Amino acid sequence: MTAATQPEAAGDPNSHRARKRARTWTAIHLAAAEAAATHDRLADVTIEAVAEKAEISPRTFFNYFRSKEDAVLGLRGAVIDRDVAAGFVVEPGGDLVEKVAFLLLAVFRTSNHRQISQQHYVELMDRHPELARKRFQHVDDVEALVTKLVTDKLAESEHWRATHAEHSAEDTARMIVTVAAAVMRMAMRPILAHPGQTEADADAILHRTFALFREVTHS
Amino acid sequence: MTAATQPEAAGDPNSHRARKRARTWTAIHLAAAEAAATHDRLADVTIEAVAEKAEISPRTFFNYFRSKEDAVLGLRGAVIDRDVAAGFVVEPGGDLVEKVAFLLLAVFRTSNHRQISQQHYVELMDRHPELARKRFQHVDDVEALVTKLVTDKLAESEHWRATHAEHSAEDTARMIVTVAAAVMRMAMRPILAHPGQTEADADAILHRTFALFREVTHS
DNA sequence: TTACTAACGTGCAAATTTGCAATACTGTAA
DNA sequence: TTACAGTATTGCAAATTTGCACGTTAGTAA
Repeated sequence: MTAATQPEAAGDPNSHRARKRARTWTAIHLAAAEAAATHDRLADVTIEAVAEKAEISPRTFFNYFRSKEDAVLGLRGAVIDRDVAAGFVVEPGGDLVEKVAFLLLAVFRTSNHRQISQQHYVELMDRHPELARKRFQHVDDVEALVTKLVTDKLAESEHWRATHAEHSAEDTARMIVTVAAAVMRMAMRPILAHPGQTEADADAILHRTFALFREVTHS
Repeated sequence: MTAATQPEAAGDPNSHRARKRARTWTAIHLAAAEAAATHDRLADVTIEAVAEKAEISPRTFFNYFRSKEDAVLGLRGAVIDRDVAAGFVVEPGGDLVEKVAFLLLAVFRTSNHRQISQQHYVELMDRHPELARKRFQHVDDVEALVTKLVTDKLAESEHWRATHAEHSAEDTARMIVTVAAAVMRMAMRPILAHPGQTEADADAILHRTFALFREVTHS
């Protein structure tokens, strides 16, 4: 889980409570991002200062974010969107690994709720390498989620069961997701490097990364 | 780096100094391992207690190990053995990814200097999941090291340069190592699961894991 | 409205982790 | 031996992070 204890996720997203939580979340995130932008070393940005600017107690900071870095980046717990999950199907034809990589990318995108511009965002990661590291770590969390989804989908797929008796659905899913995540992680580098990017650009980069992947593996 | 500030690595490994450091290192490691074995939650094992048993100050603990977990497992900074590095050659024929996976395994092995039995070791990881997590993280450190080696080897390989003009040596190396590490990580699970294992057993598991990998990717 | 429950915010205490500076120790070369 | 340089060990202080317990507030059902 990337997100912190995250006050019970809330039921009704329009309740007074949920809106207040969202406001507090954004306040902390923006306070952290600004502080990160105005200090040379991230170590000089203290939780205490961020909490004060967001008008909460330091203890409460950790109810919203696991760490300073998460707060700066605006990362929250990864969740697979209902539609995205439904759109992922195991069927004959098509590269499953590639499909999963795009699934990962989609989940990764929805787990980032930053309120700052991509430009600003990239500058921050540029200035503070710790941030980039955290962002990569975040992929691990997403991986676990997606592995579960893929395991289920494989298990309920007639087509797959008919053709792959030797390995368990879970082992296969783990392998697919691990490899897909590896490729995704590689693609992230150039994706993040270019500020003004559309999702299509990112997709293109991921496709190109896959070309390298195939070249390396299908030798 | 998995290892801590690790008092300057030492020049002469037979000096009074180096031997004393080794003794201290082992003392801390064993103290931590024993403490981990006798507590239900790793959180109840305090650095203070471990340091006391090893007869050093808590501050010194961190000169030897980055964390409690590293101390329990006996992990130290990954280094590529001279011979292992020399034995790795880029040449026509043979699966480079697979070769790198075994290289990773080799480096991984030499970076673990635990003084407790494999049996005991596995039991500890079984009891404390945090330990297993740390051990996996350690692969990241090894990855960085190996990526550098592979980059250099690719760059100086006539054969490779002749056949792969489109991608830089570094990009290619990164991809190869990332994928190999993914497969290795997968293989680690069953490798660790069976206590009384020879290196040959582990190799066999890695080979079998590769079979699954190929099945998944060469679809 | 009232009363109940779950969620939230907070203070406090303990543990982890790092930087810095002071002190002690080891190996070496004069 | 003595002096010197480089390492090691340590204490101290600050920041991060988590668990626990307490009081407050928001949603809900009677």
